[in-house]
Amino acid sequence: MGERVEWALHCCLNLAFLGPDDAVPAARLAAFHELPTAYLTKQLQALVRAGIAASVPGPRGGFRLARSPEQITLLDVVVAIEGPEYAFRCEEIRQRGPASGSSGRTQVACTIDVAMRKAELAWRQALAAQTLAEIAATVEHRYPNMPVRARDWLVVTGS
Amino acid sequence: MGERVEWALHCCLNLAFLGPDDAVPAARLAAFHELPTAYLTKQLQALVRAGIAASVPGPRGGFRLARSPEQITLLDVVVAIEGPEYAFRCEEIRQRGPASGSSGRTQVACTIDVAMRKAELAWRQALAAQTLAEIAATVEHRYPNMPVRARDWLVVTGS
DNA sequence: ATATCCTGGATATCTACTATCCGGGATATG
DNA sequence: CATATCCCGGATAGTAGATATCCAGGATAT
Ligand code: SF4
Ligand code: SF4
Repeated sequence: MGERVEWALHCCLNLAFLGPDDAVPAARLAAFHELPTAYLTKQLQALVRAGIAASVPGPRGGFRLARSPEQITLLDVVVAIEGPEYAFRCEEIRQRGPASGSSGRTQVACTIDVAMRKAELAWRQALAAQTLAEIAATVEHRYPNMPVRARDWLVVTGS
Repeated sequence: MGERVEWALHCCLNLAFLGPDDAVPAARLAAFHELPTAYLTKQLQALVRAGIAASVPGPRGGFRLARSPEQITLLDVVVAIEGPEYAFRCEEIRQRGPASGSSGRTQVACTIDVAMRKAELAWRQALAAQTLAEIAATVEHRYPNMPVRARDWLVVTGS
């Protein structure tokens, strides 16, 4: 799948613990989990392009969630990072070789492709059914002091 | 996902059209869709190791299905080629960084990981619900002459 | 004016997938 | 037995995508 997704999910979750207007610099967000800052920034920018996060430049700037955690699903984050393409992509190998000219109409969607897409739709629906708010609530239930700890460490308390 | 899965599925489907005892050499199976013979052989060997296909050496040998198409699911083929690992693999990045020492017990399964696995289970179940026999029946319904054409081209009629 | 921070592109590295080749073993046929 | 056919497994390149880094430019709060 790609490690970037895990990074993005953790960042979104951490941002969800914060106030809606608290922006966190990418460097601090990366240091929280010892991730490479420059590369994590790319993923954060992808979240911004997808409308999940928002960036604010300048001092006391950084990243924050663009909408409430209740309106952010796991599918949103995964698609923002990995792209909207299906994992199983049909290369239409049936079009090649002796089988090609045999039966005329090869325009119809392939049976194997339909079957694989059906499974991927089930995956997507399961991802879309879970919101960031639900994840945050579960974590807070199991580790009650986790949100406040995250906030204390992430938010710039200077000035 | 990997193009190998598409190749393996097509090979299994073609073998399903044949008689249970008709073995097809890897070279012919590959030529049917203009695939690289040497590399396709690797995937066929993986199917054999998974117990999906069986190989018979010597003249008039080749590959055949190890059990009836009704007992072969799409998940069987996908797992045989891609392995049983989950697409989303947690690297436990929460263990690193300042958050590590904060809350003591990090032995419990992570909330994000559980959520992602729930979605992957839905994917696996959707794959396991579709058998090779159902796929073959659908294809035969839409292209009634496809099975006989495949058989005519694939089966070695020599001697 | 200055320090902070995001933005976008260029670049390098690394991994996994794709692809090929060859020697060895197994089997049917005559 | 001799031979042709075919599978098996390992070794080896080539390639595309993921991972990671760096820098010049632009925006904003103080
Ligand atoms: S049968 Fe399906 S997987 Fe095969 S070439 Fe056609 S669309 Fe692709
Ligand atoms: S919270 Fe989940 S995804 Fe993140 S490190 Fe823990 S198990 Fe992995």
